Amino acid sequence: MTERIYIGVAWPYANSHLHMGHIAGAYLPPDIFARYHRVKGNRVLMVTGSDMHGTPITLSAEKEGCSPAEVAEKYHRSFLKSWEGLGISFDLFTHTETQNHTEVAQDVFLKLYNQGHIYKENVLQPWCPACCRFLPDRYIEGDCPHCTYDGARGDQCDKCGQPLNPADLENPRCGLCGKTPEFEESEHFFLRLSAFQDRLIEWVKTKEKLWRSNVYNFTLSYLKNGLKDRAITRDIDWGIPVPVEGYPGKRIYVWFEAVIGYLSASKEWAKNKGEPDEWKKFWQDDSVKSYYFIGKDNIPFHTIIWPAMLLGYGGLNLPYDVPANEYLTIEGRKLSSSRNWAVWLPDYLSRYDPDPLRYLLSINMPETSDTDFSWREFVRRNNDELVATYGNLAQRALTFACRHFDGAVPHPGEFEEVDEAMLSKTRAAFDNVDRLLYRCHFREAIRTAMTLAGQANRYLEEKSPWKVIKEDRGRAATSLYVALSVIDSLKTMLYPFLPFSSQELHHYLGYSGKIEDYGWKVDTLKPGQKMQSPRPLFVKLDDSVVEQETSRLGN
RNA sequence: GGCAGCGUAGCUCAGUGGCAGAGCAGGGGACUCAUAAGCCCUUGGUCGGUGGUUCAAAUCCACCCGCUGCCA
Repeated sequence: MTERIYIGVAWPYANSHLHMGHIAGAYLPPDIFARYHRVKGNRVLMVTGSDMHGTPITLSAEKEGCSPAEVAEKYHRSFLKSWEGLGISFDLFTHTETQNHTEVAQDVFLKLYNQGHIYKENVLQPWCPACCRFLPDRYIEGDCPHCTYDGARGDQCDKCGQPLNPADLENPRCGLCGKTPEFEESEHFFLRLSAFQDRLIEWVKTKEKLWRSNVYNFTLSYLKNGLKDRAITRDIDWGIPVPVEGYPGKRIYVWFEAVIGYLSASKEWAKNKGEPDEWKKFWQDDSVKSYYFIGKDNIPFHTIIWPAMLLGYGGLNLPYDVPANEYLTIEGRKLSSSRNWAVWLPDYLSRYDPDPLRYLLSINMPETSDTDFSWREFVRRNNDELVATYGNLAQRALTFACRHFDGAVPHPGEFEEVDEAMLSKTRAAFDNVDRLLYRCHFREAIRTAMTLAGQANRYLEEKSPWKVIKEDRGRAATSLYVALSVIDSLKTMLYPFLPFSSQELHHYLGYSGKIEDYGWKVDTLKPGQKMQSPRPLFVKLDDSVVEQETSRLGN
């Protein structure tokens, strides 16, 4: 039965390039999931885009002496290149500076406002008389009241890690001009989150069996601690204007507006298709399953705030599952952009192929706990597993068949017990991978496929067609057919993880067209099918890569 | 200080009540279709510590030690 799957993906801040942590945490998993469903013939809509608003972007812009829009566009272009290079297959990757997003965000804001889910209240805000502007929390510096560090900011102290309010700072200074700010009253809009608490708890409890335990437990304890209403506007001029008369200097706060992007991007996708109502099939039909792929830092926005907004808005699907990932560490240490303790994707893609990275991040995915990325492990897994186990399996079987069977899939004779056993292991692995992918157990799924590749190598060793062919061409043909059939299935099972090499292998095996259109099929290799002479699927990496790449870190 | 997670072979990790596992690294061997790849055999562990529950604990409970993250 054909299913409809909506896949929302975390909105990357357009203020730096993408790094491995982003990919392992939020971008590779949904791509694997989307490819899996597409190859199975299901209807998938996977969207997200650059988050162009928010303080980090304004900060970078002022540092680089250009406009926030210029900074955001620069990194947006970088993202698009990265998706293409790594094969992250969004149906739409847009951004939050579109007319469409502004309209949709304002519509959601207004509807919630008109229904009483948003209200107004006065708060004290720091105001710089010299710059003539209200200052966001991060724009205020001062002395930390806890550790006396003199570079603490209005949201937290970077030295001792204490979270702060702007009013807590001693000797507060404007982060832009250094003058002393004043505190003035300002009227802001608040989302009445507290009103949704009971409905959310009830809803979340239905997810106990389905959600990953870290997501479920975190959300439930957050809810049980009590929800506080949150301000959803700011006194800044970069962002989406408040759609209510009389607030020209206010913008909708980024965490409220960005999640609306899930809806606005779906509408944009439908318009681009020329079927402007098509988004409704993914949002208003409650048989659709909506998945949101994010990093663990984003959990409350997707399991509490966005669902509350959707409940308030009405008529739209709530998240079905939110498979949040944990963090990736680099060479055993916490990732840090500012200290350049990170592996940047554009940098990686300029030197290496996409599939080896997709492989490592899949088989070592931080699904249930933090995992570590190291270049030694990258080179080892590439050489020992991709090249030696899987790539070499394909290479030895394909070249042998090409050389001795006239470049075509050999016609098998009668299967012996070992042959049947190999084929039945393949079908079992195929079903297991299917089930695991369906449940978003990516790491176990790819391990299952790789185990099968190992079994296929042992099978070939046992059958030794290169010996047998000297006396019994028929038996050699049978074992080679079986091996090729396993490889054919491996190609499909691994396609969601390794789309580039699977597509190549698809052609070597004699198919034309895209593997995605061919479908999720096992046991369908046709004897006599003309093959292409293969080239190695993966390149072996020299050990010196480890030293070279590790030395780039932290500079 | 509170909450959560982690601690298993030299390394990376799996295993959550039933004889301690995989891959890599180390040692030995047979083969040659394949990217000197693949295959077979093998060395290696008081499962962080102490107590408890149980016929049986790496697994459940309590406390402790160490590391990490989030929050105050």
